Amino acid sequence: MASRPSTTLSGPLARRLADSGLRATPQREVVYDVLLKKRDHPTAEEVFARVKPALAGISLATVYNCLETLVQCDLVRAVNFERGPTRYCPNLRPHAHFHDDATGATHDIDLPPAVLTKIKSVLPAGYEANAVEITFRGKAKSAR
Amino acid sequence: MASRPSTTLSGPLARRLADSGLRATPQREVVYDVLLKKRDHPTAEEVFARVKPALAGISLATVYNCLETLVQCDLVRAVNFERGPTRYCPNLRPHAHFHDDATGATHDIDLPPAVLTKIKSVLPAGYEANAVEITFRGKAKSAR
DNA sequence: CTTGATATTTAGAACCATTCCAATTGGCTG
DNA sequence: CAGCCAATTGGAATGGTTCTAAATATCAAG
Repeated sequence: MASRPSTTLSGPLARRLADSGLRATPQREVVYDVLLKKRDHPTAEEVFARVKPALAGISLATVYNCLETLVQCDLVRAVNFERGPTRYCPNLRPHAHFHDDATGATHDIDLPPAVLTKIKSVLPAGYEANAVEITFRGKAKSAR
Repeated sequence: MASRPSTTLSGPLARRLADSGLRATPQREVVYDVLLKKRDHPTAEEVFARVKPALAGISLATVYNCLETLVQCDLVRAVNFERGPTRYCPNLRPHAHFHDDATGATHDIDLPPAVLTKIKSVLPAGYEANAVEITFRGKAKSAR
């Protein structure tokens, strides 16, 4: 009995948006695609630049809007490091971030459940955490 | 052979500053005192407000300068939460922060060495961390 | 396919925390 | 007490982000 989804609602993005009563727009699709394509934790400005070729007329405000929407839908995570510009990350598994002082790059570090458990064990009774954020700062020797 | 420390150089603050070739000034002393006195992770503006009674003419720029100086000397730590204003914390032991969504308050959570070790164990070879930051977000039931 | 109701996008102004600037003030050394 | 450099100051400038009001796009119903 659900009314037939209109033509534009299709991909996983559209579904998620619809679940929140939001619409799938070209801007949202392209912003999300850009994040999936190059997972280097871009800033809003960087996303803006990457989106432009596909959607010449898009505005920076819209990029901010789309990013916030994606974060709300739990499709993307916002990452902050010391008052620098917010960066965006489509990796939804539990992970920490490693900020390379030398290059400014941000790397994902997977967090095994056991470690996550141990970390949460430091909370005294009465503290109920909805989320943990773990950030390393240091130098990463080149991958080789 | 060290030249006699001049009269104003005395407390632990003055010593630390001198170690870095910096001077002990009334502004720095008062800013540091304020941080020690009420350890509720105040912002620069809040420190500014608390310092004024003792040093009526102090400027906000100076508060920022003093705070940065104290951070450089490792007497104080700067704490960031999701692009909010930087907060300052004189607790130098390894600890995480718990950000209470309901009240906006920030609480220190001690980190036992064992947990710290476990956390660092997630880093793949080649990643050398100089610092880790751990932040919880959630609700803290009132202390009692 | 049109219409109306509602979301979304847009450009630009506004905002806020912070940093920068150039000038003044202060403290220590000689 | 002279000179030098550090520190402070007020105000302007910056950078990232959010707000605003108007234009536009989307969807559901008819």
